[in-house]
Amino acid sequence: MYSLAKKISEILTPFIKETFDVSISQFDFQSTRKEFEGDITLVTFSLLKFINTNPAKLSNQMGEFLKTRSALVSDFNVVKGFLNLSIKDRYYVDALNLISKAKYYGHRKPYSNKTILIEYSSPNTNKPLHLGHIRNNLLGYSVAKIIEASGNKVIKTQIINDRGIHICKSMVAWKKFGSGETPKSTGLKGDKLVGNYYVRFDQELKKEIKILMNKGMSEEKAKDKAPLMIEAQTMLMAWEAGDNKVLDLWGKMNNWVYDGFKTTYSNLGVSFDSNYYESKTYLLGKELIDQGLNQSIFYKKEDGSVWIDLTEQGLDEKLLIRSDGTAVYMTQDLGTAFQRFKDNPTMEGMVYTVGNEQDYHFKVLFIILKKLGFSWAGSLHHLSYGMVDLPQGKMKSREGTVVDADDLMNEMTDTAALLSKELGKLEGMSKEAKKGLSQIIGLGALKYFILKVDPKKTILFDPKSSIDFAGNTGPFIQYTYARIQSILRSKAVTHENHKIESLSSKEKDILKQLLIYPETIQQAAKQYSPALIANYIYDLVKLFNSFYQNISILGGKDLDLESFRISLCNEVGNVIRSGADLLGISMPERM
RNA sequence: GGUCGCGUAGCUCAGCUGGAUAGAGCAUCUGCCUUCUAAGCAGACGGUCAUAGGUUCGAAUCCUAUCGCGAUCACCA
Repeated sequence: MYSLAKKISEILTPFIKETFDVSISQFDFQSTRKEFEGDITLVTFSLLKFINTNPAKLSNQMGEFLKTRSALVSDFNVVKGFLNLSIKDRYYVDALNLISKAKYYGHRKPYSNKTILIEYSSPNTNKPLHLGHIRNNLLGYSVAKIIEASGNKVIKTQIINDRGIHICKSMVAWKKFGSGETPKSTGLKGDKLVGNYYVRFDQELKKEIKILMNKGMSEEKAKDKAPLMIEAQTMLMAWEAGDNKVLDLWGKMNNWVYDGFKTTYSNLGVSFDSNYYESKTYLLGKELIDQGLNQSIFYKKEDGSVWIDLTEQGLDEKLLIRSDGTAVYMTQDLGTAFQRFKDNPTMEGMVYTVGNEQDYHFKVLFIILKKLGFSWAGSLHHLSYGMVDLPQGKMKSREGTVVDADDLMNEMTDTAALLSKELGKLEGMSKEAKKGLSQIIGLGALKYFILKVDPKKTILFDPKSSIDFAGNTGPFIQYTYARIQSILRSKAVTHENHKIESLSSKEKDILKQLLIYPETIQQAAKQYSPALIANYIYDLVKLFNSFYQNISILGGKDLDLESFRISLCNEVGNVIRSGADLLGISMPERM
């Protein structure tokens, strides 16, 4: 549609110049509403600022010109300031011919060395991934794909939170209560095993606190004095001092967790090109802080702590180094950003996929990097997303309402299997094929459900009603795709130029939709929004279904028409698959 | 309290940089499987776009205020 608007603009510009002696190159176009005749509408109200006439008259003049002088426009009608143009069917047929020849229609080839790093997931290593991570992972992965498809190189990465008091808690609990359990000995996934000890630590700690409080200690003091807490803190200090025994245990337990994560990521279908570990970067930021101190960007308080004053920007003062000289979250993020640009010299921008509870943090981080004078500090983006709430409210680990990522994926797969069986879709399939299909459908449902929502909005997720398989859902799209493949299996696709001259309105609607696809990808990349792609595919699928069911697609007596329709079918399939690929959703050949 | 985000049909969500009578799905109801997949299609019902002002030829969309919900304002990450 965009290129069509551009073409018409090009034709109109000289006409306006000649007729009214005014230079205008920007015209307002929109697609014509169904209740009016026409394909594309030029809104002429905005031209009135430049041309002093009545809008209907102006529209008629332009319409007449376009009809007589352009090969594109077959007819026009005017409603007030709306000039509705009917485009010749030939234009759409030619468009399909071009689309059929494009290898990756809609995807822009890498046109520069522009590399963008995108960070997502970034888990802690003391507990398994949950529903919140799923949204993060799906978003990050999809946005990476979309940015890539819009012509850039992308590096997918994560920062793994592998150090700190939380890990030590799991380690202490494992040592004290575990009797040497391993993932192998228990049959548990590594991240689950370590997560269990983290929970165990908390339970045992509560008991100790209760005992201390019964002895008359205040709650606050009891928390500090509880032997388990002291033990965890001692372990953290030993870790920082490089104690070999502690480091060994830390390495061992972290590796269990990484194995567990690997499985989860692989089931979810996401991947990373590189990893950063907090344990390796948390000290890096200090150099930058020293630099900033020299440049008087930061200042030191009497107790030795380092701060930045952002009151000019309407923000607060922010701590960068604790009085004991240790690094905080911000310090580490400064260092990591610096490190990443050092590691990837061609990198021009970075996208952080992190929940919207950290909006403030990233605002501050970006301002500091700018103040430090890095050239790349202007191309940083916080891909902020809303929470995933349950019907009871927020997920809370203390109340055990956290939805585990692995469990959820299994549930989705099971539901898909059950439903497919009920519908008789699995008959005659091998066991492996059944399992594979259920996974594709279950995961497709989950991914689409999450990605179709605007990233910045809170999602309401009801595990009980699970996820629908009808309507605006992943499986509906997969189903349509599978049907298209079924048609194509029985008919060969021809790539010859189609010569037909007239189209049904539904065929034309589908073609219009296909023409918007490249534009949609650009938009989605600009807005970091897979939701745009998701809703686009849904619209296309709906159009196709309606066409499919109400018009006999194939078996027409006109051979050229038949081959045109097969070709249309094929391209719809290609675009659906391509769009789904940008969302990380697999498409089944049959279902 | 300050800052940021959200508020569209009973429910879940679309609605791009302002454009014509506000769009889907679910739920409820009515039709459609001897034609390549009915996880589908066609239709009915359902809205003071939170509220009040403003900007303009024209506002769900932009501005201001108010209300409601959420996040955030740590020597936590």
